[in-house]
Amino acid sequence: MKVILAEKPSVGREIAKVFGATTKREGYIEGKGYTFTWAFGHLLQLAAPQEYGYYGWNVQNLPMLPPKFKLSLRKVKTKDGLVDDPGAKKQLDIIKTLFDEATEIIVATDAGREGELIFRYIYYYLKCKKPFKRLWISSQTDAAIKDGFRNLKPGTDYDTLFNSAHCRSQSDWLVGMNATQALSLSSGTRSVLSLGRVQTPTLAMICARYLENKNFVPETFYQVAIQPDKDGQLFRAISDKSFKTREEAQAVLEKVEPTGLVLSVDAKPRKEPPPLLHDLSSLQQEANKRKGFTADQALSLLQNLYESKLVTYPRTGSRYIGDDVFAEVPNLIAKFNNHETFGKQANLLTGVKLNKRSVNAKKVTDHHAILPTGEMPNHLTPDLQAIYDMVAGRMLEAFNQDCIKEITKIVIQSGAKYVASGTVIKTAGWRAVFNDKDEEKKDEENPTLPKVQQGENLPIVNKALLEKQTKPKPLYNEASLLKALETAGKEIDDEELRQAMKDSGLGTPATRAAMIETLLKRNYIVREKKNLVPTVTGLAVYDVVKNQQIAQAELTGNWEKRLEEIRSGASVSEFQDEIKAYTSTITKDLLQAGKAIVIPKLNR
DNA sequence: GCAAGGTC
Repeated sequence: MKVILAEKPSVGREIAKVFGATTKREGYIEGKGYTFTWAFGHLLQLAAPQEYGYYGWNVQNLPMLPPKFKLSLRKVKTKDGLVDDPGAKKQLDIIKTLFDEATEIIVATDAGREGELIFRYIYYYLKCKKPFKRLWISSQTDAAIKDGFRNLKPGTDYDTLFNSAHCRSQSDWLVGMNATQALSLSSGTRSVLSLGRVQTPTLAMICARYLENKNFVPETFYQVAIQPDKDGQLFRAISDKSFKTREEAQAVLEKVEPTGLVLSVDAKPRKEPPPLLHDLSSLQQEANKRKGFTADQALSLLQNLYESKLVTYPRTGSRYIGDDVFAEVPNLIAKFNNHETFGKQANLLTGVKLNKRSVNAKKVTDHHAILPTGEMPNHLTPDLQAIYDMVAGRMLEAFNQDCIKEITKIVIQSGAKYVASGTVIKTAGWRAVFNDKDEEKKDEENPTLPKVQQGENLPIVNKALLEKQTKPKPLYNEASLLKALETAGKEIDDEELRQAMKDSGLGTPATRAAMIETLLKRNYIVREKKNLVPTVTGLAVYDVVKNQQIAQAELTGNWEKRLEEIRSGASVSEFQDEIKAYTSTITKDLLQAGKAIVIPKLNR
């Protein structure tokens, strides 16, 4: 009997369905000579320090460098502390029984580093010796699954991928556990001051932005505005220069003449392509902006929709789909033809050529972008409905036509030069789906500008001196933080470039929401309205570690580079030795530095 | 009491 092990039940069931296996058992499905079972993500993890004999939190133990790492069952928190996760235990027992009976194992965990680790940890923990082959697919359509089974790879092809995964896991343990204990112990506060490769750079970003914002000294500057009149239609134009002093601006204001000469009129159409389909992060950002949901809330609502089979797999980092999934999109759109809010747009997309911006098989990683499944929901709670509509609406946007705008710029001479700019949407295209206002800066803009000709003289009916102030970068909120994490704090607005940066981002789509919650739980940050603001504890920790490598996003980038080299065959022990050396150094540093930490009893 | 990774 061959046993197929998937990363999660949904995939196990999907594969079983393709094979036509229908006999449902507890924790697996049988049929056609195969058994289909699954994990629930990581069932096993690196064992806690006490399992290597490092009891309590003790400076004597530091740095903790276990000669050989052990695996232990996933834990859950209860009132009695951490205990084995009963669900994980039960499923692992089922997998053990099936592996014992198996002639061959087919590894169908997600096609990526962590998917490989999920399987190998199980395999080695159970001391299994059965031969295994690897299924490597990036979408779960029938065709992709069948094709994948015709092209099963030898299990050993992925040994180096496992090595890189195992290194990632061990390195995070070594640095995180040791740094956390070192700082907590030396601070003498008896509280947990956690540090880690992902959480500490994230905390640093929040603190740095907060301090930058708080210490920002606004500068006042002045502009002059005029209001020309074109056949009764007034519009506003602003001086093309800004002035440091009121006097300079006042002089310009006084030179405004009774009429203004139109020097140039520049009207050009601009195509605005539809947004890409949602991945988890972009959906969390939108949910935060539109509804004020936290990253954690958005994820759990989405998980609920996924378990109700209403949307595809949510923890994806890809905003693209492959051609196989695209082939199903017209049918999917047609399901919304009679939909109350989306019906009109769905009908408009029927039978027309769809925009293929979100179609690119090469950019589909472990999972494709989030789509509705085509299963129609009824009686969703308002929150679930809101998230569902964001997924369904985004599908209608993503395959829609470009939005065509006309951007007009009028330059007028009246003493000095003045500029009026306006944007008019000529063809709404994808923007018709939600009928949203353009988020781009619109404060200076006129919604519509009258038709004027170059060389025309227009009466100036009003003029004014404007006093303005420069503004600091805003504090992070969950949406802007999630966006910043994807590119490790570097600000990149170009959507395509951002996609390319994802491999060196901080954390993964699946873990970011939990990481923000960790920072809140540690009392490092608090939510103030929508903003994420550091506490005095957070700032004190930041102050101690800000110049350490562990607080730099680049640490992840450096590790990723090394891990990728390991995946292509480079030495494992060399990297491990470096990590151990770094662990010793940072532990020693923090045992000293932590003494300087000052955390008042009364926290903000 | 602690990391980051995955998932129900």
